Amino acid sequence: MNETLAEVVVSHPARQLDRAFHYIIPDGLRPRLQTGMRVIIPFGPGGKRYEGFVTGFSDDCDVEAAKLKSIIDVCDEEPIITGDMLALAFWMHDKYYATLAECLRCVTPAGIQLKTDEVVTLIKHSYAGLPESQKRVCSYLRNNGIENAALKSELVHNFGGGVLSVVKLLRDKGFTEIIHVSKRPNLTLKVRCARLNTENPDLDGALEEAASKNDPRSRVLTLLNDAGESGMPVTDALAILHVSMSPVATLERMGLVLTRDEVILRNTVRACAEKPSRPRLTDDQEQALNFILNRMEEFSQKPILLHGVTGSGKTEIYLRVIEYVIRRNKQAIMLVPEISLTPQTVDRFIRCFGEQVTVTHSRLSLGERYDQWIKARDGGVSVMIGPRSAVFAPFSRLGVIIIDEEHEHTYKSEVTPKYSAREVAERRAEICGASVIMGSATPSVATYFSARNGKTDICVMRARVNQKPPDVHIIDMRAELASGNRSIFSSGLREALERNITDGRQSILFLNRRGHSTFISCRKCGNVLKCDNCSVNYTYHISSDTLICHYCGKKIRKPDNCPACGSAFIKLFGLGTQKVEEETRKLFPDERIIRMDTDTTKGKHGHEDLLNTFRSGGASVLIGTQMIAKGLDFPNVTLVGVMAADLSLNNGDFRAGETTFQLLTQVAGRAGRADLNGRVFIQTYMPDHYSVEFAGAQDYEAFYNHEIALRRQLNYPPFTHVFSVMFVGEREKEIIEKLYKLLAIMRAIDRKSQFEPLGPAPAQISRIKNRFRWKLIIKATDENNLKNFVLYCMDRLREHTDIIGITPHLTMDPTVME
DNA sequence: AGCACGCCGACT
DNA sequence: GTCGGCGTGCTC
Repeated sequence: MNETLAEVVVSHPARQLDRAFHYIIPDGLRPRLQTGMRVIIPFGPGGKRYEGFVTGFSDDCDVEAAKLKSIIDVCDEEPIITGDMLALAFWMHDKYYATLAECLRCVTPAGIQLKTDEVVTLIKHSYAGLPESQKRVCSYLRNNGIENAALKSELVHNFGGGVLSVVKLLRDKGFTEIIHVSKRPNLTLKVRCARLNTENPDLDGALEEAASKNDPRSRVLTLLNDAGESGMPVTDALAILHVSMSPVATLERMGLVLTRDEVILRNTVRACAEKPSRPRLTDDQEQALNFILNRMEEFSQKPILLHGVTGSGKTEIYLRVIEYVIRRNKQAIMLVPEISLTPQTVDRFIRCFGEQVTVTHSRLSLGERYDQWIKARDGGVSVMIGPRSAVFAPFSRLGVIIIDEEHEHTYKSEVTPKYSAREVAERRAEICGASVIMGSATPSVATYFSARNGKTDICVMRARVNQKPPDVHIIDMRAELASGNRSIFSSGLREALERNITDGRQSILFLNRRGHSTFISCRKCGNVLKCDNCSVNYTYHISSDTLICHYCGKKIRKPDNCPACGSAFIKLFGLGTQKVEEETRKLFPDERIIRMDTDTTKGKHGHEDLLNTFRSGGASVLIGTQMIAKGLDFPNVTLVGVMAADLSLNNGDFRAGETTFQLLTQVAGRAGRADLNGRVFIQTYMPDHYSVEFAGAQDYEAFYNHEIALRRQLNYPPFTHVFSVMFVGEREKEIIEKLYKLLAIMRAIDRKSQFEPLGPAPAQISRIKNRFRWKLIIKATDENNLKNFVLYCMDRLREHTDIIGITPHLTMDPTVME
């Protein structure tokens, strides 16, 4: 092929630049340049340098030849994005309305982005006649060392943003010269390594002599002999032998040892020699595994849902599937909701696969994450464990993507591109012929619906390995009030807690506050006011003393009496972990109590420290939010108390029933995982709510049947699609105004009322860091029509008016409340 | 998003 | 005539 032009996507966030630009390939770079490599290109009138991604090649283009610029340099020795991942990025671009540059960034390791700057050099030395502002910059450059130069970023730092126009002026008038520079961040770690100099004829003799001696120099020689040809880092050798640098230096002087700096791929997994004992599979597990492996043999393109109750041994299935994949010389991605909350699961993988597995997560440094990325790309490992971003691990022989706790909201990205790791996994598997396995005890309604419709294969594990189901008590807090108990503890929970403490067992008190919003409820009858249009409860806004529906924006005055029973006990529902801690301490002043929430888990190992203390018996009660509901295993915990199921039942979202059921089922699973019987107390003002009832009975099917009927009746997903258009910005009035404009455009275009725009309404979290968040919700049956409709309306809006200072967030079917 | 161009008014 | 202000339109 004789392609002369490269198609380059400029790494620039502007929507107007969201396409490939053509660049001339200089002869010198031609042999090296491939699709998927990064390049440095000049872009824009000033010739400013940018990083770009080569997405293809072509012979010609529509632009006149004189306008074409040349690529300055290539950044990578081999493509950083393979063909598969490029296809994935383009798919994301289409699916999630993010720019190509953002999507390409997503499939590359974090932190590799080029840093660009400009060197401003003073070339005229008589500048006395210039205006004051220009004179000041010139003097600064003059006094800035012998180069008479400074980086533009340095000038901005010292003079403020206003200096940019001054710099431009000085350049136009020929006082300064500007050179564009770019720098690659250094993510690789180089370490001094030592090895034996095998070419030295004296070496054999020295080794022989060293073998019988125990002085530092001999021990270094013996150790390096064991390390073999590749040698080992000097610091490691010193640490192992407890010797100083001097014997190594002496040996080097003698020519017996060579040292040099070598690139090290950092380890994020601490080695663990002991292999776990592998349990024999139960019948359920055997069947599930056979089902999955059969599907994989058939190269079935359908994802597989592994629906196994808590404690049914899903992790063991994952291990076996990965073993199978590795035997086939393929690779596996293991997605977990959050590494720090699932240390035990991760440990099991590490023990099982040793050096073939690595872990990545956001708490690692950029360099550490980069090294894990390289290991995956170059085949240094076969298994990558990580949170949602690990779905982009650059394996070239991917065999399976496993998604543990499939229903977890953490699989949805909260920043652009707002992708769902589940959807990306399915698409990626489709592109490269891998399988997707999703596991959960409480599958998301969407996934289970897809399984019921045959779009997803399903296998079920009903039996618990070596464990009894917990004994669940649902406590009616209305009755507690009626009998005069105004404490946050029902008498049942208080007594159980007392007994558990006397028996020397541990207890967990759980407060499900996720997405918690303030709501008004009646303590006498449990009634919570709901919006007639949307069937979600109103959120209370204290500043205006009103109730607002966060879907359609409807606003009503707060009633003084409960509309259902007339009681005056209708008031703000509020309960925090601190309050629970206080009350618990009052009841049990002598007990050690640990509270775990975002306030108490700051710091790098915040979670782990607290959890380890609790696990080792350092406290008898653990109080926490959903953080503690995840895959943790505390053998001595026999009591779980859910302080107020209402908190998540009334979070103002149509998925409240789903999240509550999942949460309650998960927490209930925390009790009595070992040989001890577990007891669970769920306190609520809505004991008859189906989510509470079915969670109490640990009956997923019954819950699902109820929930899906409701969704059908109320026209919510999965029967329709809900599109959220959220505008975020500092000027609230303007945001609302523009949303009204968008709404008007939608109504004008949608004459047949196919779509149902609702709002504007404040977002669930209506203000973050002084930026206001309002949204429109649009419902429709056809996903593609809906997407095209919204994107078309957004374009019309941008034509009519500018939305500078407002960041739009477009999301199809958000699973997380926004 | 930058950045240039272009047109305008204010000031030497 | 020169400088700065900000509306408009392009970036291979």
